[in-house]
Amino acid sequence: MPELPEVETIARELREGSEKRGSSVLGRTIVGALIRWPRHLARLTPQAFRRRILGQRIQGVRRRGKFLLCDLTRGTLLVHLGMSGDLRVSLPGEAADPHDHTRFLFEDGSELRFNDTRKFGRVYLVASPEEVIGRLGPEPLAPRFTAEKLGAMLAARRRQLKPLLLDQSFLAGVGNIYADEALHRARLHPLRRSDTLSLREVSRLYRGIRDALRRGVRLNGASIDWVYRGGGMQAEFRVYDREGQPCPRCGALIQKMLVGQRGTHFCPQCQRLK
DNA sequence: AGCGTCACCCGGACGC
DNA sequence: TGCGTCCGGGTGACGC
Repeated sequence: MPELPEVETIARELREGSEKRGSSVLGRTIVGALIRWPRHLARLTPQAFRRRILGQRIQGVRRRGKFLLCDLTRGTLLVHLGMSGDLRVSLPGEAADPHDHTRFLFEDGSELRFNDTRKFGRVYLVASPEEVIGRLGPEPLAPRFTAEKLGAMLAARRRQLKPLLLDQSFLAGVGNIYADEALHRARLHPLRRSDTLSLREVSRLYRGIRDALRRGVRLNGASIDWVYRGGGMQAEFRVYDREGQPCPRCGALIQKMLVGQRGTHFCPQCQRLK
């Protein structure tokens, strides 16, 4: 279930290195690519992909929304982790996992491996990252993203809050978990129409989104991955996956409903629909 | 523009 | 125990 916090964590580890993941990938040159699941590659055949990535050097690692970007000598490699995806740096000679579907080989025998059990992830190799991330909404954690800006964006739409928060062209990086957690923090009902919020409510939503995401980043995400991350956020869910359990704020029992085909968790007491 | 629906996947949970 | 079925995550394509 990688959302913004997880991608941020992985980007940081690939950039700076870590004990668990091995060293940084910065400055390394890709000398080969093993592709075991061609559909992982968006728009390119494995042959074309391999030809274009060979000899390229990784000059930077960034995150934008739920995409992880590797700036190459020419062009950009973008990875979307889907829900079960993970990127790991292997040691020379280290055996590959059955779910390592795409592997990038470095000169020294180590590899950058895209592990994706459920095969929802995608890999893009493009001349300009805008081809992939061009339509994403603003970064909710960026300093320039203000409550005023959010208020204007909400007022310009007439959608239910929950589906709107999940819309990556509205806001980048928020997925199902953090949408529910943000709305609970803001005490707003998931079905509330976006253009009916008061200034005070906009301000609560702004803080709710930012607080939930920041907390996730600090705790290394919400993924249930006991080998690599064991993201601490899962232990702090206030509503997500807590149907029938007490709301930490008021004690009422958390309810679950379907909104746009997505499981949606909320407190019927704190998050009233007027 | 917005909404609903479906397909893509598979590990794990559930029911019988 | 073994089998079948359903679920959930994010996105993109589709039709209305």
